[in-house]
Amino acid sequence: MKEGSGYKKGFWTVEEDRILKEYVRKHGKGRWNRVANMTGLKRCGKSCRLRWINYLCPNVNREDFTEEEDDLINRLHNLLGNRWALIAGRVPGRTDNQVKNHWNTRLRKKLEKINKQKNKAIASSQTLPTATEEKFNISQETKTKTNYGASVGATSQKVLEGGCSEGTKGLFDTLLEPTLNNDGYDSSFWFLDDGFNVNAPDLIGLLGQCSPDDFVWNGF
DNA sequence: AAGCCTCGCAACCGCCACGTA
DNA sequence: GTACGTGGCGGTTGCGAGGCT
Repeated sequence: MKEGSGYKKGFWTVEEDRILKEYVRKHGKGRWNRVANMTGLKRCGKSCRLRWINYLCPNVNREDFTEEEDDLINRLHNLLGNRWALIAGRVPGRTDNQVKNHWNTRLRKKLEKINKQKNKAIASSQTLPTATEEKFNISQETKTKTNYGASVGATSQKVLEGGCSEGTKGLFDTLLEPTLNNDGYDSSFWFLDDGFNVNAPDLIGLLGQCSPDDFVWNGF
C-alpha cells in the first residue's frame, strides 16, 4: 500500500491507540510503515510515529507547563531560535510538538508584549552603551557588521549537541541558570540587523571565553 | 439560546538527511 | 552512483471547546 492512499486521517480513537501500543510492546519502536500491514491499523507510518512520540510514549509529560519550564524554553529559544527538537531535548518529558505549540500559542504572545515595552525603552536610550557592552568593549559597529546572532545560535547548538569542550559547555550551562528580574524575564535583548535576537548579553563575554575550536563563526 | 469568534492543541504536510541494497 | 525506505524536523492546518455578543 502506498503512503497516502487508503489511510485514515484525523484524530485517533481509543481502539487505534490500543493497537499501536500493542504493536510497540511486541515489536518495539521503529519500522512504523509496517504497523498497517502487521496490525490492520489504517494509519500511515508517519502518523503512527507521531502518535507514539507525542502522545502514547510513557515518557511524555502531559501536565501543564510550569513557570520553570516556560523560563527554560524562553532561554533556549533565544539561544537556538525555532530549533524545537533541540529545545525539547533540554526540557525533560516534553516533545518538540508540545514545545512548539506552547511557544506559538502562549509564550510568543507573552514575549511580544514584553518586547514592545523593551523597544520603547531601547528607543529612548539607544545611544548609551549597556554595562555589558562597556564591560566587553563591544561597539555598535561590531554588532551591526557581524552576523553575531547566527554565530551565537550555531555555537550554542554545538554545545547542546555535545560537540564542544568541557569549558565551553560549562559556560553555557551557567548561562542557562535562571537569573531573572522582577517580571520573570531577562531584561536585555539585542535586536540585530538580520532579525536574530540575543536575550543574554552574557553571550558577548561568553563567546570571548569559548575555546576557539568550539566557536562557530558565520562570517561578516 | 444561538451564532460567531478566538484560542489551544493534535495531526498533517513537505522537505531533508541518512542508511542500505 | 543511485534509488528507495525510513526517520526527523519545522511549518501549517483544522477541529473542538469555551468565551463573547
